Amino acid sequence: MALEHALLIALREQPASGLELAKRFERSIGFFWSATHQQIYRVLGRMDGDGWVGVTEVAQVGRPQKKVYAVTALGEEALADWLGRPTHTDGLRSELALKMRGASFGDRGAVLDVVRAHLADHAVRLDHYRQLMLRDYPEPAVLSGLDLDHYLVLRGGILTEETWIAWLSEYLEAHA
Amino acid sequence: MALEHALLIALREQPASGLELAKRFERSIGFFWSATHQQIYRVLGRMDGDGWVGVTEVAQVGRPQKKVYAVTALGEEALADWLGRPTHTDGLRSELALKMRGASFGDRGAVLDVVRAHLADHAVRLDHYRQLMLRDYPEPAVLSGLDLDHYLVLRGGILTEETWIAWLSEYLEAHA
DNA sequence: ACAGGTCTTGCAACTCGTTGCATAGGGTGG
DNA sequence: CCACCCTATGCAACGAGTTGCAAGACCTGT
Repeated sequence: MALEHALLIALREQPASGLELAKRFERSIGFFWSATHQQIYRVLGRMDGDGWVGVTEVAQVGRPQKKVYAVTALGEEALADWLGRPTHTDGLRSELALKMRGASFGDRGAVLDVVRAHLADHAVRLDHYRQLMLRDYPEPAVLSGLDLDHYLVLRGGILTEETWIAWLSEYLEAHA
Repeated sequence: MALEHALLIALREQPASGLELAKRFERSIGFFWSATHQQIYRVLGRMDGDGWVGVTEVAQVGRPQKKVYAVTALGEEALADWLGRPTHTDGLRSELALKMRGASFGDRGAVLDVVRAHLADHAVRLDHYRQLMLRDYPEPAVLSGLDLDHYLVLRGGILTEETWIAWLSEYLEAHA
């Protein structure tokens, strides 16, 4: 029940069409909340019906018309309300952890290969996040408001990736 | 599509009934793969239909009869096959990260309270995991096979909770 | 003019998981 | 004996999210 609020946040940062939102979700926001364009369209439709967002049809040169969504006063209220409500702490829900736990019941070498692939993937992500950090927030001490929050969430991404790398490395070493 | 394999792993460790599995999922396995008893019953039924598990009705004293499930040769094969298949790296999907990012659009104090609640929650979990560690794996160096894997996954839980605590503390300090 | 590409929006069908309720056996207390 | 609670299994309805496909607008190349 949070995609609607993810969209509200994205639209308050910058009004956008469904496809533009989908692209943005592949980048920054999608690092911790992914969504396909179909899901986004469906939820935008519902939010429009609920009066949380308003639509403006915008003509483009050399492209089909698009529908740009913007948050209404009602949507702002819904978002502010949601932000202050307590949330359940979410577990890990990791398929890889499952495989690591059950490795004894299959070919251990194959599982180690899967772990190595994830390790490489997390290294790539970490590198990506660090580049974003250097590019967008070279001086974190001066940040405030929206920028500070974006920086801190990116920090979380970096910490998370570092933890994955430490964990998977430990697993591989223990089974070396 | 992984609950079936989580159940296969749990049942290979120890055959059990649906409700017993649900209880086990609330404990160790459920730390990184949760499931309600209804979902477990449904999937067990499907796995039975697919011939991955076999059922034995077991009478109990002072309690209703239960159905104990055990993995068949076909199920063992399906599990071994799944273990070696590559997996997509899963993102965070964190509602809290969303709230941290969007805190500017609501009452920041309220969001900080939500963050503090999560911080306390993660501290409790970390403490719990550390106690399990002390109780079950006082000497990690001697472990191997299934025990080693269980230890390493628990290590992952500890590393994850420590990361959450570090991240949320950093967030709170930055907004102090 | 027409074929192919891509941008934009959207529908339909499916899987996964949750919530609420139902049923049935068995125990305990009034 | 009846009300109530616990164990154990299960159904039905719903919500969230994915996958596959389609349709219309607009461009480019032949």
